Formats: sequence, structure tokens, C-alpha cells
Amino acid sequence: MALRHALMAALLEGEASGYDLAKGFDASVANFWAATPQQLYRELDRMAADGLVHARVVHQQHRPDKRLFSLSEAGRRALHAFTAQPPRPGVIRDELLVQVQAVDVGDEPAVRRALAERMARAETKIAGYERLRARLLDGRFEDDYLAEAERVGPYLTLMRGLSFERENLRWCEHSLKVLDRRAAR
Amino acid sequence: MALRHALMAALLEGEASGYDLAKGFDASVANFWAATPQQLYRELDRMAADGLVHARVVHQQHRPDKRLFSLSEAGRRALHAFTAQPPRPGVIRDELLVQVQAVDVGDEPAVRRALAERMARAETKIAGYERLRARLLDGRFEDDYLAEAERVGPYLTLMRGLSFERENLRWCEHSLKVLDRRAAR
DNA sequence: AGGCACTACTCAACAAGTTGACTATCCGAG
DNA sequence: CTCGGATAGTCAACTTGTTGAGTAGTGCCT
Repeated sequence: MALRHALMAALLEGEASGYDLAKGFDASVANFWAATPQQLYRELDRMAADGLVHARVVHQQHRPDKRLFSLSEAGRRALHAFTAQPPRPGVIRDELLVQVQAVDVGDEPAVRRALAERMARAETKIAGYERLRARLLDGRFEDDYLAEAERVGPYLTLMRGLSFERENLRWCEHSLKVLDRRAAR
Repeated sequence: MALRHALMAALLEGEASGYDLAKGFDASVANFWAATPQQLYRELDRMAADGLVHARVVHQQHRPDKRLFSLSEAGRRALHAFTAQPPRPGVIRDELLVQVQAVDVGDEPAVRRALAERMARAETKIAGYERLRARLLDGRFEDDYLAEAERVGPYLTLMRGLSFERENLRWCEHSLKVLDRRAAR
């Protein structure tokens, strides 16, 4: 019952189809709440059944029909109630970290490759987040934007995603350097 | 089948009971692989059934018996095989971020409290990680330690946990400041 | 002397998340 | 003119993860 809240938060940006949400979750929500497409479709159905979202079918030419979901008044209230609740501690699960933890008895070259891979992904994500940020700021300084904007939430979470990926990058780089030095033993 | 790998990595530190692992997972593994006690007990049983760990019962005076688990040769091989596999992208799920995303239509004072709470937790974690780090380094410089130590994995993952919590702290602080400035609108 | 916290688990029920296969149409590349 | 990829999903089976309660002895504080 928590994916639900992430979806409601995502729908604050406006109407979206399951498919829209599935690829990117609006780019920003995806960063702190991972979910597979199946989960989204299932949860959106349930939320519609519970009256938290309105679904409307849009017939398209040259394309399959889609269902666009939007937050209902009940959904908005539920989201408000959720923000009043103490959040549970966040969960992280990262196989790469497990592999690094075990690198000394594991397949070091493979772990290095995984680190390099992760660096590349982090760079891509950073670039995406920076573009999104530039789009939001639209030439203004951060302080001006934060004073004027009607919503600051999306910007703040975007910044967290950005800093997370930057730290990822730094850490992967550092770890590779450490492994290099040991390889040269 | 992935908690399994986290457990094997944790058992590289040596024999441990389910209870030991449940509280802290050896302090470090817990940071990148969250799990409830029940999960651990269940998974350890399965791993013992699959021959990945050895279990030995230790009778204690003044205390219930416990089962100490240690990695078997098969477990070690399985862990090696796991490190050779490309890791899947890490998962994050953080309700606090969802709340911040929705702060503009949510209960702002409650979200602030949640941010302050998270800051306090981050500080506690940082302090714990720093103590662990000092214990590992034992007076040496990082470079010397990394050259001498027989394992670098645990140190590297510790550093990731540390940087994660530091960023958490910074971000919560910044977010609170932003919300303050808007409150004074 | 009573109550709570700690150690060290076990069991059962339920909720959430993952995987893989399947449908159907359209567009552009080769 | 066929193939792959994008759009926009559905269905079923399975694996993980979560919650809550129960057990049982010891030590500590009041």
C-alpha cells in the first residue's frame, strides 16, 4: 500500500497512462520509488476501484486505446493524509554493493566491469536530471525559482536524485581506483 | 534469491546467528540490503538446506540456544559466481521522498517533522559508520590501510553508506531551509 | 516481587513484487 | 516486404517481503 502513494504523487503532475508512468514515472518519482509495469497497472486498477483516481479511455487513431488516470478528490485527500503519517525508513537494495562487499573473494574483473557499467548509467541519469532541472529553472536562479514556483516538491526530490547519482559516480570511480592500486601489488 | 547473496557476503565476516544478522547485519551489509528478521531466519534455513551454509547449534548457559551459521565451500563458490553476474540496477524506495514530492499539497508541518527526524537518524548512522571506519583504519591513513588490508570490500561499501547518509543530511537540511523561506512568504 | 527489556528464535497468514508470455497496431529501416 | 521497436496494454504463476503473535529463560530496575 505504498506504491499507491508514489503513484498519487506522480499524478500530481497531471493525467497519465500506465504506460507513461511505466517508463520513467515522470522521470523524477522513478528515482525514489522503483516499480515494474505490471505493478503499476495492477495498482492503478485497484486505485480506480477504490475511487482514488479517475480513469478515462482515450481512443487513438493509429495506436491502441489508452486509459488516462488522474487524481480524484479522494485521492488528493488520501495523499494529504499520507504526508501527515511518519514515513518508514527508506529501503535500499543494491546488488552492486553486495558484489563489492564480496569483491575480495569474488570475480574482481567482473566487479570492475559492473562498477564501470554503473558509472555510465549514473552519468546518463545525471545528464537527464540536469536537463530536467534546466527545464524547470528556465533561466532563473534557484532562489528565484523556489520563491516563484507553485510547487517545490518535485524540484527538491530531483535534487536528491541528482546528488545520489553524483555520489554513485564518485564512489564507483574511487572504488575502481582502489582496486587498480591493489591489482598493481 | 538475492537476499541470499547479501547473507553470504555478510557471513564472510565470520560465523553469525540469525539474531546477530538481524540486528545490524554486521552494521555494513544492512546499509545496502534491508531485510526483516523473519526473512533472515527463513532464508538461512533454506541456505542450510541447500548446503550453502553450515549451521551449528551452540548451547549457552543462562541464554537460549543459538544456531551459528558459516559459509560453506559451496556457499563461497556460489558467492563467487554471483559476483561474476551483472548486477541488476539497485532499488530505492523511500516514503520520505514521496512525501516531499507531494509537500505542496500535503501536510507541510508533518513533512518538516519527518525531515528533521530523518536528519537525526542520518546523524546517528554517520556517527556509527565513522566509529566503524576508525576501528578499521586503526590509526593508519586510508591509503596504507587499503594497501595492507586483506579485504577492501567492506571498507568500500562502508564509504558508500557514509556518503549516502551525509548526502541525506545535507539534503534534509537544504529542504527544510527551502520550506522555511516559503513559509515566510 | 513485578514488570520490562534482551536474547534467540518459530509459525502462520497475508501483501507486495517479479517474470514471462501473449495480443495488437503502426512506423521506419533495410 | 519483412523485421524490429514503440505504443499500450492483459493474464497467470511464482517468489519475496511484511506483520503479528507466541515461546521461554535471564538480568536489571524499582
